[in-house]
Amino acid sequence: MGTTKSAYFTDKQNQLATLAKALAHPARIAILDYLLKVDTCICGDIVNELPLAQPTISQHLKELKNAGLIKGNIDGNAICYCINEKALEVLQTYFSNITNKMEIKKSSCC
Amino acid sequence: MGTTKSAYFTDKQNQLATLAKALAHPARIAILDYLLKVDTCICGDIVNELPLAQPTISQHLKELKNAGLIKGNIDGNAICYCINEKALEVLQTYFSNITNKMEIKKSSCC
DNA sequence: AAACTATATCGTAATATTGCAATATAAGAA
DNA sequence: TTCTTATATTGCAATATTACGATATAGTTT
Repeated sequence: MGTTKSAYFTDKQNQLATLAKALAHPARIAILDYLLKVDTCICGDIVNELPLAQPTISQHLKELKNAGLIKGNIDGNAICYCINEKALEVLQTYFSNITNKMEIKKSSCC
Repeated sequence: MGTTKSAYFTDKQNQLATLAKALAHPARIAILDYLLKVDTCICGDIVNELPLAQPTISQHLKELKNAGLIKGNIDGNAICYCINEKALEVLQTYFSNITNKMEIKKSSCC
């Protein structure tokens, strides 16, 4: 008990849930927002951008990276993070498909 | 400790994180998928569609409803659930904006 | 009314997440 | 080499999530 029963669902459903889970925290949304705002990869100052302790941010970055939402390259002393387009395209496609379908059927009740 | 520090982030960041959290479980993705597949609102047979116990599904439906992703109307004995387009448009817009921005800047490193 | 059906709530065990102090690692600068 | 800077890891306390049996609620049928 307590564990998500991933085996009961499709790969696609698990993939989307994993990506959503990685975004299910405002600090991780804020990290994505920041990576988008600055116009290049960020080597260093993410910790100064957020009101959380360094180990906490490191942990959030790890989760984003594990989910494939960001990539990190070592650059000497620092680490250079940037957004992984491919993961975001998966999400964009999923939600576009849904809103398209909704548009077509024009909700028949509720 | 242990609690998300929502007050440190913007309303928009918290809103997106809340929506993402509601989708951060394959059962809830499966529920959305099912509501999309059948071409109308569903009054009744969600429990039979998923390999989880009835109280568990009821709980997942509640979370989707609290997040505003689905709407539920009482229909006699049953409850009629359907997708709330507005919440999904918020997500669709967010991810479309991101992929558009990524397209324009064409990642300068990583 | 009594039986049945559909859904929600309660209570609880197992597990996961969040946040951070302390500490470790590793590269660059002095 | 020693100092500094940047990031990761460990360990732990607080809290949240997941799953479900038991039970409650409420409408429908007989």
